[in-house]
Amino acid sequence: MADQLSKVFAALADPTRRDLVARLTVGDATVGDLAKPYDISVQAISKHLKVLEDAGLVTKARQAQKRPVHLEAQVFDLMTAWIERYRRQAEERYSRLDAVLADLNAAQEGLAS
Amino acid sequence: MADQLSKVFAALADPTRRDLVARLTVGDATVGDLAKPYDISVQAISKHLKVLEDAGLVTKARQAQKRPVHLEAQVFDLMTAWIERYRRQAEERYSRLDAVLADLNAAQEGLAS
DNA sequence: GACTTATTCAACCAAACAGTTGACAACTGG
DNA sequence: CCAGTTGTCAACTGTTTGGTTGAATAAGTC
Repeated sequence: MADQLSKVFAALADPTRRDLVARLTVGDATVGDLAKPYDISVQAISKHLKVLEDAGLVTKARQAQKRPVHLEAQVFDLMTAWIERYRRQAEERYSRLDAVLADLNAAQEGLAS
Repeated sequence: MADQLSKVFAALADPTRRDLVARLTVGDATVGDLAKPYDISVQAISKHLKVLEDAGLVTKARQAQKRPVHLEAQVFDLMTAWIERYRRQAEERYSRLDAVLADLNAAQEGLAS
């Protein structure tokens, strides 16, 4: 079984699932309501929601026959943390590189003058 | 062909590819160097790098027979933008909900006292 | 109890994916 | 020019994925 971070990225790799997440930021919705705009079957949407659920992006409550779907936005933090960690590291490296280049330039300036 | 955002998420859904990205934040590296730590074939790593390249996360230069791989960290911004957009929207909704609940509580307090 | 609504389970299919091995291309250095 | 190094292309394989249809479950309504 894959780790959660992999599942979250994989879940959001599908445009339909990203769209579902986008719509859930507006408010909770039932499986049926969520399925309406698409011309694929309700079962397909149900599967998509299961993927989002397994990734921890979404939870379902029960309310009569309906299962209102709710967005769990905290999981976004997992991704943001991963992205920011490596972005920062990469940027740091570029700053160091900039510093080195600046030094080189300064040294050459010194030679030239 | 899928849109870039889908490709970026899909690319990072694989732990090996996330690991490659992590190592590239430290500095550029050749395909061979990148392949060494894993016990899968060089060809498999080459394929992974192609996926990262198609997603725009990585570029390859040519330098003799070697192809130093370089991380393009700006692409992270695409993801961050998507995530932040919907996170913000979700959080906004929760604040509104909090306000409503606070009002309800206040009203009940009023009744109780 | 029978019917309707809402959702999921199960079996199936085609396409994509992650890996393999083997051959080939491109470039270097003796 | 030949031998070695570095990387990719091609064909094949097993598994995962996104969709389908049809049947099953669960709850509410008449």
